[in-house]
Amino acid sequence: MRQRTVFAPPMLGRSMTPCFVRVALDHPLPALYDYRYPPDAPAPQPGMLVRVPFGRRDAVGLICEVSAHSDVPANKLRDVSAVCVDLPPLSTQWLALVGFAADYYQRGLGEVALPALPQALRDPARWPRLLAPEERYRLLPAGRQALPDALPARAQALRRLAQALVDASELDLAEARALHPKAAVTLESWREAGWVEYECVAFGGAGRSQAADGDESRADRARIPCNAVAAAALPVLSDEQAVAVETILDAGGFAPFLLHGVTGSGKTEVYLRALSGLLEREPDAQALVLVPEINLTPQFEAAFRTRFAGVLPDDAIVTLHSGLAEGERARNWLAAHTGRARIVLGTRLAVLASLPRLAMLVVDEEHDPAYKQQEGLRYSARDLAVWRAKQLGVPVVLGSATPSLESWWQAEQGRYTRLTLSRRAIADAVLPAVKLIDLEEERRRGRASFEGLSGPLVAAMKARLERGEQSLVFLNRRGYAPVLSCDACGWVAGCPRCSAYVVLHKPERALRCHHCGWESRIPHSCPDCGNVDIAPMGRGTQRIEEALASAVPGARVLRIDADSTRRKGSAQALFSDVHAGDVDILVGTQMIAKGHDFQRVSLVGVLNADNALFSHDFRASERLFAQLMQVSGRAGRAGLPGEVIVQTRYPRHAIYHALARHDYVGFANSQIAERRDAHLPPFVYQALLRAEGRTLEAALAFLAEAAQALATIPAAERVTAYDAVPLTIVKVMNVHRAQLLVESQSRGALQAALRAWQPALRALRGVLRWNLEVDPLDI
DNA sequence: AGCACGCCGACT
DNA sequence: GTCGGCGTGCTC
Repeated sequence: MRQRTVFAPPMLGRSMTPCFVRVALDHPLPALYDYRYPPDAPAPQPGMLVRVPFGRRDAVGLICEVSAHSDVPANKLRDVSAVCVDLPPLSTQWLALVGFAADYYQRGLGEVALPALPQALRDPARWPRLLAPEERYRLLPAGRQALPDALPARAQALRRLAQALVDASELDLAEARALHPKAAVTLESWREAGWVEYECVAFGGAGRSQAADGDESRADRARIPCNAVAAAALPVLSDEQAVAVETILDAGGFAPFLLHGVTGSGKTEVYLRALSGLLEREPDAQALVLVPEINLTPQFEAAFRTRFAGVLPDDAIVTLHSGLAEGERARNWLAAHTGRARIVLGTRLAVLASLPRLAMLVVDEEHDPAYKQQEGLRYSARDLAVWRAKQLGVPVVLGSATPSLESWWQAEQGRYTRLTLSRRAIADAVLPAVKLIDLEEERRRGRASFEGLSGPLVAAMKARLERGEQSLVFLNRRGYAPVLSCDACGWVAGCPRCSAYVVLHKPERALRCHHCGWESRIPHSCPDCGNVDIAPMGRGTQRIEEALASAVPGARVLRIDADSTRRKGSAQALFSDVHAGDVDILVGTQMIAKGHDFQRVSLVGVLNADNALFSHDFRASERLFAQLMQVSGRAGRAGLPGEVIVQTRYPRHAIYHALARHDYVGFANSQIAERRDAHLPPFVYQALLRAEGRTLEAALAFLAEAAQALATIPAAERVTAYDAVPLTIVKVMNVHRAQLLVESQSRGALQAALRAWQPALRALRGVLRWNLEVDPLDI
């Protein structure tokens, strides 16, 4: 029965207990706002959405508290104008999660909570249609699932799937039963969940178009094969994988795990087994699986759907990421919120999803900087995932071949349990041999090189081409050349709006600023002196793509970077060309380094990685090492012997030595020692105040005032503020940027100081935009 | 953040 | 005489 969503203003002349709600609004001020709650509306509850008048407009708010009193003067109070009753209220646990995030990252509660909801919930006009009638019914009896209406289509699909599984293995039914002793248990949970009938329809077999409800013996007989075949087809776990799965499943309460596994060691299989073990034990449980970027969701989704095909209904696995159309995102969010979605797979924004029965979290590639949101609320999805696990008292698995030093240090201290996968999962697959090419020596000895591709690398690619194997060339710089300059007068093409050079893009015949998107035609001569000998300097992926065509004749070269995948879905299409074997050499940026399991890649070439060695950013070497390990891991995954060739001017640098020995542990421990000596994270906690002004002076002056204000705050005693400095790219879009670093040995002291600082910052005069980032990654 | 109000320059 | 520039102030 559809309930009324919008109700009339409160009836006058009736005396009832007054009722007030404190509401969070998407608004930068940290305060909650009080409203009168109409007495004839459904009972108010924290976690309900309401429509309220706010200033001259209407806004959607989230009820955070319900009270019989309000301190706001009666003449200021206004009435709640509508309540969303179709949506089950957000749980107090979810409210606590966004409350924590708002507190920790120094934002208003509403600024965190409301943007975390899908657009459909933030539009009162759409409230009455949020959930289909059967969905509402599904919610009523303590989470027990009602049967979906659309049985026939689903039944057909399941039937085809089951038949395919049985055909493929030619398993006898009795044999199947013997193979899978757990079938009876699984059947029990299926029956409880109310799925017995359509499983019967699905597995009724030839000659029986439909099994009757409650025909248990037939359901029994019919169901076992699918499960058994699925079980028989599972990969065999290595000892290390088995220990990891068992340890995760044996954990009680809050249990953070650092799953440290070399590339190709089968971390995904550990996730899958842990999740299936969890779902077997707790049929109602939900799990959240985070991946660092959208590109990785399709392959994960496919793996999860295949694995859980006979165990979970199709719609029990959903994805949540910014690439989804708004409607689908709302549907998937609601599936998570109602409990129908059992496995939610998503990027960082999914960490704020409402998951009422969340029982396990997985963060794949936990070291990836993409987990840190870089605008608005600058949260770390990995850190919030750990917080959620702690709040709920459930396990969280952080997986990586190169854990962040923060997580590694937690494991070293025994706060996280370390699980190690030291060997590749496929028989015979060993870690690739790493060869360092000394570019200086190549040059000194006058050895041939081709447009930045050294002789040995070209030779190795030619050998792969002859053997029908694939090569991958990694260069973390897109475009054709990073600089266009004039030999005669020294002119360099720069962005008129940013303090940065513009990048030459040859296919687009344009100069493009990678910071603001400004574009112009490529000049034919130097705008300063008229010289026509202006030349591109340095190399990007486009130039390497061009060079490869002539350096390795006959090779089919494909480039994958942000430019070649700009159109929606094109990344997926390009990657499938690689998997299909239609490509001999793949060249690209870090996009090609992540996650993809290229079966026929046996060579990885790394160009021009040296820049990061001399960065002023103390995290640069950690990031470089992770990237190199990750891209190296693309080689030789399926049993082909893999080789990695790194071109460098500094072959004796410790980072390359560690890479050549695949020695993450040695690298991490030396970095940890350096960080400890230098008082850097994870041994100190940091926050950055950034200011943007029309001039650099204005930005710096604001930060100086801010620092002064901080110095007068008693709570800031144990906090150090450094001098304000301009950002490396000081001007972007004609805005000048500077930042002020504050840090403390104590997370609590830093938090207290930041909280006390906020009002002073808000009170500072000036037409300046500023923001505060807690636990910044880029300094 | 919106969205007002408010007090100073070039125009139908 | 107005249209509109964006400074500053408030939103239960």
